[in-house]
Amino acid sequence: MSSKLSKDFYTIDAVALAKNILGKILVRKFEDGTTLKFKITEVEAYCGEDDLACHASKGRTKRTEIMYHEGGKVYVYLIYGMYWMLNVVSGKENEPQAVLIRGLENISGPGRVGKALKLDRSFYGEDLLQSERIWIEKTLDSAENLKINTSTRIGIEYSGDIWSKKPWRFYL
DNA sequence: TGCACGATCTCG
DNA sequence: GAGATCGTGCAT
Repeated sequence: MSSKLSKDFYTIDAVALAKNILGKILVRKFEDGTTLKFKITEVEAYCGEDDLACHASKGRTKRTEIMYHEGGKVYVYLIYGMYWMLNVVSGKENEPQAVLIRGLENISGPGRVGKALKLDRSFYGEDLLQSERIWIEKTLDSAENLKINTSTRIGIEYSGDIWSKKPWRFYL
């Protein structure tokens, strides 16, 4: 009875995916068999090399490599030496875009998301379409009664006014 | 080979 | 409002 989201869901551009992914269910299955499900409540879109707030603006490196892949992969990275950020790669191949999962139901703040999901380096490049430990499911009820709020992205002042003021943060 | 810094959180 | 804490990119 899997209702995993299909590949088509992820291969659109990051801003569209960010809005669509709100309200969906993030599923995490731990090694001991415990399964946790969280509704996704807050996301941000990072769009390509031109977006100075996006890590891909540095070009294709070992770190950003995964963003150049087709949508549906996981991009995780360590920030401030202690928090794992969870991102979902979006777009088509060679379109380095990703959606940062900033908040889940009852869990606010991207650092706490990574902690709750027990993320680590091994999740880099994980395939959301095939993984047995992390994936995203459709909601059962009619999804579109959601009120989506928009604002600017967090913590990226360094990228300058043009990019830091893009309304690419979405939350319920 | 070394160094400055960041898509954050918690505590005071 | 500062510190924790370390991988990454970029300058030597």
